[in-house]
Amino acid sequence: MVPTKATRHRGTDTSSNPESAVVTPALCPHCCDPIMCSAEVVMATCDLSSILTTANWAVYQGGSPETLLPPCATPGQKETLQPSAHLTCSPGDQGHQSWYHLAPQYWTKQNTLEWISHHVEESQFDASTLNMASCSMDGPTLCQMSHQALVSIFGLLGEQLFQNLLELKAKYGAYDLTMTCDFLNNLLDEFPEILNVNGADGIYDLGSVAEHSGGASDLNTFTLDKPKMMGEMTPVSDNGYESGPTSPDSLDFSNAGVLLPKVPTFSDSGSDSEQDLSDASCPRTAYEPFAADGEELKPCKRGRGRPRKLKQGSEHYVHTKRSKHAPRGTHLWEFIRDILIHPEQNPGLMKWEDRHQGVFKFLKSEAVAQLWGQKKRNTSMTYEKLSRAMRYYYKREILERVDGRRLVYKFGKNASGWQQGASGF
DNA sequence: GCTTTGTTTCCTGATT
DNA sequence: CAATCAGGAAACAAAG
Repeated sequence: MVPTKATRHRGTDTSSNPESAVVTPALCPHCCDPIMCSAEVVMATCDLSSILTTANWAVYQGGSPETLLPPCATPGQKETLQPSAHLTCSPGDQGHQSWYHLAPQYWTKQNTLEWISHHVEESQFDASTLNMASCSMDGPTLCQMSHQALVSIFGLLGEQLFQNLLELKAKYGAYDLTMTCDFLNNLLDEFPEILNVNGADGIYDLGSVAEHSGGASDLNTFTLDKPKMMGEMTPVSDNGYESGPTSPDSLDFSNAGVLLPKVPTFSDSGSDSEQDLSDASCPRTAYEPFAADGEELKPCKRGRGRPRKLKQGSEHYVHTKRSKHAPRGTHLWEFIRDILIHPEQNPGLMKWEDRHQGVFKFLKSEAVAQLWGQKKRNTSMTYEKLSRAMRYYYKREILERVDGRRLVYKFGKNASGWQQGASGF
């Protein structure tokens, strides 16, 4: 007699992993500084791993800055935690970009922290000696710092930071300026009328921007009214702008904080073709389950597996370079973990069943799936799909099965950072 | 350009 | 009966 799947696969309730490291966060001597913003206080009171966790959490806010703020951030602080609103053509510019994908001039505070953390780890520097309040600066501020200033703040690490900063400035400086000018030229070619906007409402002056050649760092001053720009460029579908600054990834409008109202949906964000893509690439459509000529609408059974994405040239092809996949380092299990260790961010979505054992439960499974989909800019994410991805973690021992309990999972030995104390929470 | 990785999508069938 | 679980299959895109 062949055992059922349930009997074959259930009953693996192993104990939690004892080898998981527990890191005690080093308190910052400035943690009680009343002047610091609350978000900075959080960062300042944690060690660098905590900073990374906090920074990673900020990444998850991509789609919904209103609902996923850091624990203590007020709406007015949002822009300090989000990617810059500046018009750039920085290489690989996306919604949240790692510091190494952006010119330092465009770094957010988060990028700066990630950069510092990278160097701390690389050089095995003792982070507990750092004044974390001083780490909280955005790219433009960082770029203005002298060698002496960096050394005075970071000590020996400051030397390394300064050298790397010089390299990064050199690497991105000319490129950014060229790219930005190219973009503006293309933009003006496509939308000559946009120049008429200049002066009409006083929002921006592309003419003068195009003529501006004061160096890459000066481009930081070209803060545009992004929703307007997006609105202007929304009709563009085929000219390549989608991978440029009009992309919701390159100009993450939803992350622009107080500068603009929230862009509530993916579909209204111009070239964000995710919504369109999900429609156009909808398997039901792509597979044409019904007769195209309408003579006899017979349902057609869909093949197994994921439908093949339509290639360029197909009438259903939607131009996009956008990936639905998370960048490496932002995995589903980490997303889940961070919901659990930041319950105040999304109360009621998930809960610990057994914190010590790493057992947790989905309270609002579809809501979590939607949140995950929001992060991945995938509006069609469901708990069913999410749970499939979760089940793949069993094999990799990132998760362990919990028998007979619906919506309950357990972190496995290859999951890290969920243990109490490991992330400073 | 190929391979690997981490999903995403859809499916069938079983269980709760 | 609906929701969920389990896992096969195929596709996709970033990264190596």
